[in-house]
Amino acid sequence: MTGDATSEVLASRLGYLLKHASLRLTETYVQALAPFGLDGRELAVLAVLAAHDPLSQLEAAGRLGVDRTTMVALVDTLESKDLVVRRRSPHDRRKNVVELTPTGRERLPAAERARQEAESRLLAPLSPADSAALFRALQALALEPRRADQPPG
Amino acid sequence: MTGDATSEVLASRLGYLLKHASLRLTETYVQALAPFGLDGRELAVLAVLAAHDPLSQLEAAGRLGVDRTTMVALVDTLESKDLVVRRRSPHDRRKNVVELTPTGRERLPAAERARQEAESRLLAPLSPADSAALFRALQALALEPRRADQPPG
DNA sequence: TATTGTTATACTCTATAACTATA
DNA sequence: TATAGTTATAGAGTATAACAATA
Repeated sequence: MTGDATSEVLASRLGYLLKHASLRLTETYVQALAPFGLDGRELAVLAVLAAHDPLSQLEAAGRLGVDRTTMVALVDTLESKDLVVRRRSPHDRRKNVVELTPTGRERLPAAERARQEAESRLLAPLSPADSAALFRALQALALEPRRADQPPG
Repeated sequence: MTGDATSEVLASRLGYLLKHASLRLTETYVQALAPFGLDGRELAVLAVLAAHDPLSQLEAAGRLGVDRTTMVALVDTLESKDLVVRRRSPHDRRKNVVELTPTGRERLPAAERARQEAESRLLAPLSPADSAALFRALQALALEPRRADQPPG
């Protein structure tokens, strides 16, 4: 990102706004989570694992909406930081069960608080009503199942 | 993107929602703009050029929020599709003035309509109030100048 | 045969550094 | 010296294909 004189014709384009809002938030997460040695995606992985206790890599990937090959790299990173461990499932030895380490469990709550506070700072200029509407709208866009192609008309 | 059982702990994370809403929209653009031989970013470039008539590559890059090296590739692509032309500025021969070709000018309105309709379909499940709030909120997040680090307290 | 994890590989998007030409 | 455009290059992030172990 170089210039700052964003054109007015872009302010009404949903794609442009989503992309740049996303970039801005990623910056914010980097700053807020650096003290915890995490980025936003890694923290999301920890949160999902904490919430759904014993998850295989593939199950975690499904929850996170990432490919299983991406999940391998993600778990590699978190394991190298001693925040999660892989162990072979005794019930199905093809599966890796991924769990938080004590260190991971310890670090999670404070990192989540920092993330929450960073989001709140970023949303501070918005009215509470707009803030709530933003979440409702994004949930609809991001989480709703894809609709089939519209019939003409 | 593989699985679909998104975890509830992700539905309240602004970063996750923005990223995945952005991915969803990119998909939508691809479908809607394929008949015009464009993607969303390329259409945004055409729209900015049309709105601000004679722009140098660097000026256009500033408007679009992309690096000048990224702009080179973007203009290369559009020029190969005969949608824009570069010409050396007579006033400052270091600058490339980029303009729409007749073909580019012709194709722009229909492509913009298709984009607008695709966005409307995606936003259809939202109430008009939530839709308006979404744009207000995203404009605040994406376009507002960065604030300096907060003083403690 | 199908599934899980893994590796190798490639593709997209983007940025940094260095070069050319102009100012 | 500084600026505009370009090229080479490298780093994320992600996906596809192929393989090993297991079911």
